[in-house]
Amino acid sequence: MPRSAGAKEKVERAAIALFAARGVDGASIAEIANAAGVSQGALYRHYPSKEALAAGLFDAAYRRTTAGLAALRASRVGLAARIAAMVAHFCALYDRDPALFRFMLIAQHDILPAIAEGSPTPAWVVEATIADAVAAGELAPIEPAAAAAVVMGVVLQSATFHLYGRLSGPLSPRAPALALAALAGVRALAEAA
Amino acid sequence: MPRSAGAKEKVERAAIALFAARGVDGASIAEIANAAGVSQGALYRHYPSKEALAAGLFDAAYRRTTAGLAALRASRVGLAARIAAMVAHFCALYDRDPALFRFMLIAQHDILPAIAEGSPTPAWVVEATIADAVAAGELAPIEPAAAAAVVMGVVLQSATFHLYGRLSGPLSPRAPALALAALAGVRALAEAA
Amino acid sequence: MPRSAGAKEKVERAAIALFAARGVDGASIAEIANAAGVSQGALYRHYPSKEALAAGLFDAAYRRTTAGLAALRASRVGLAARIAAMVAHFCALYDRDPALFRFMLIAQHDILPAIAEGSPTPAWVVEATIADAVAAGELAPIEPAAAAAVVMGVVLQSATFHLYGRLSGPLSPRAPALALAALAGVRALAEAA
Amino acid sequence: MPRSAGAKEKVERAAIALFAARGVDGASIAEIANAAGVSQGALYRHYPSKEALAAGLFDAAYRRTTAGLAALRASRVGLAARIAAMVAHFCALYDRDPALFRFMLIAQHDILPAIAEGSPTPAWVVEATIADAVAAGELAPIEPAAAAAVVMGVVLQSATFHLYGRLSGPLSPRAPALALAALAGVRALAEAA
DNA sequence: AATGAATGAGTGTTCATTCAT
DNA sequence: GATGAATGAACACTCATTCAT
Repeated sequence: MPRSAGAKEKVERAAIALFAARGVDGASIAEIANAAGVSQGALYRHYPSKEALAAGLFDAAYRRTTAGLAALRASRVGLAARIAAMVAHFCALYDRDPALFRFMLIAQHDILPAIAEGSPTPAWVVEATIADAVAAGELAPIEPAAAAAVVMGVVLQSATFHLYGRLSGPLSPRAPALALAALAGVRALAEAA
Repeated sequence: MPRSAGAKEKVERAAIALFAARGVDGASIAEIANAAGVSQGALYRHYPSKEALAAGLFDAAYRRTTAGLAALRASRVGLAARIAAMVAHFCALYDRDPALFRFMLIAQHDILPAIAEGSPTPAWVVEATIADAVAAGELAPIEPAAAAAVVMGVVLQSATFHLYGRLSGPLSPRAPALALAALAGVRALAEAA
Repeated sequence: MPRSAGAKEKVERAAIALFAARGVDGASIAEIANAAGVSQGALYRHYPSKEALAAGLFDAAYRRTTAGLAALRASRVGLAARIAAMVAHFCALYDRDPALFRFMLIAQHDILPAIAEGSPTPAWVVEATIADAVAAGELAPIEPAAAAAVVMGVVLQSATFHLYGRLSGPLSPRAPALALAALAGVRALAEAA
Repeated sequence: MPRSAGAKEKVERAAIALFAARGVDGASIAEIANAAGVSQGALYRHYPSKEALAAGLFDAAYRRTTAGLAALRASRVGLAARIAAMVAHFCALYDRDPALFRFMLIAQHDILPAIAEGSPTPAWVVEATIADAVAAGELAPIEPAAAAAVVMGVVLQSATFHLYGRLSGPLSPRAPALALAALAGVRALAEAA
């Protein structure tokens, strides 16, 4: 790996930025190669197709997020602490790389169906965390997916509002309040059932 | 090759279905015309471009939703009743036409930036409803957009989970519980601030 | 012929103006119908096709010009008088309807090949006028077409320069001088042979 | 389906031939690519659009012609010698590549308006040559453009007649006589003023 | 290993023409 | 007789992908 050791990384950074800005279909290989400073042909040495590039980037970020959430589930005790940690995790991800976050929000509709159904996802970890709380008697019995939707909705919609300028400033300082909102929402949902 | 009349409506129905299924970029004019049982050229009598078709459909649905929410804001009294009505409204929209809902979730990222910034949106009505409650002393002072994100996140993420098979059955029966969750989330957020 | 008795004429005027401005290929039936204030379908009641419309307009103007020149050839005596009259005739045509003149200059390349080869043309009348002069001993023997090119070149290029703004003011006042130039050119050409 | 190289030159040759035969609007990209033995897409590596292709070809030939005439103006002394050289130059251009000449005659109406107004043109060089002669006292004072129209009309209309079969054989042998005709025309025009 | 010219299928769009009303 | 919606074949152009160098 002598010459452009960072070629692959530069391609990926450029691809995420362009996919986030224009969508996967809207960004062309020529633009990506140009932005990354490599030739179009060189791109195909690392990825067999544009679709594979997008899916690969998505999948990597998805797995990383899933793993991050799973680690929080393992290291924290109790529903409140876990939700607080997970919400803070999402906010930190957003603040660190809003383009990546936007790419994932945009691309999920295209790419999610192509990802293996059984593999764990961020949503799955949140569901499992809810199920843990029900099993531990912390939460009234509830359909885990319904409660997970509340948690993820609170944080993802806040991120979306931020992307569209309805909210400003970094998201992380809002994390504690969002976590309380998510927790309250989940409890209300469980009690209503 | 018979002459078909009333192309516009057939095109719109087909376009929404295909835009929802494949995205705006992913659906071709040929597919839309074919599904509508019309020639490709006929499409251009009613819309000057594919982009204008997508934007027109989006805008119409967006306005209709905005108007529906605004009517609920006007006819209901109190934050709880308004949120309950709005959440139920979203759920009913989803149940009535999931393809349209999916189209709007998908297309917002492409089309929203092209829509006039000042015009009211569903999110704006929800924000105004929050502001009403704060002004009436029903709710601790809070940034309206932050609270609106909680309300919309709860309902839109539930719809998204339904689209991806994590939730099943119609959404409307879930509306009362979702409304309570949203309300509890908003209150928790306001008190945390 | 009750209602829009002038429909055909309005179409023709609009067609000439648009053909002159954008070329035959560049002007669309929709534009012509619009400018004429009739429907597209109505256009086809008078002309079977756009090509036929253009060819018909060209042919009519071509015949009219040919007839005008032929009349001058018949009514004037002597090469000098005939050339003077013909040059003045061209200049008057240009001044009266520059759009028609431009249409003919532009469209000749498309349409001329489609016109019957044997039929008389403006150029043919000028050639015949040269041949008359040679036969009468007014002019040294010369290939009539070569001399006709000089006459027509002088006047048509002046019109072209006017169209492109290199010359200004009406062309008719320049006619006498142009006629002298054409005549001198023809004589020089004949003597050089 | 072999890979062909050096597409640019092959495309240009084919484009000139087809533009000359059918006009810029009448020649399709498919025809040009086919005649050049190249794919349609290959065309767009060298020219951003069909219009740019036509304009580029026209502009190159226009500049070349302008430069050729300017060189003759610089290297010859006296109006007679300069006009003789320029007329011969035009005739040689025609004989060498009648298709290019026809392309330029046809395309000028479409393309000339798009070319920078200030840049020198063949007509401008001829005008300057006339102005030189007036300044040197060789010619009675005259509007240079009017005299330039005579010179260019004589030669361009002869070429046009040749294209339509009214004249035959190479044009170059006719150059001396045409030059005398042009000169006589210019002098007559100047004296008439 | 990298380049970028070339490919060719596919895209959105136009437009002369037809025809039901 | 006039209208204008509908047709469908063409068009210019794009772009993911391949491959000779």
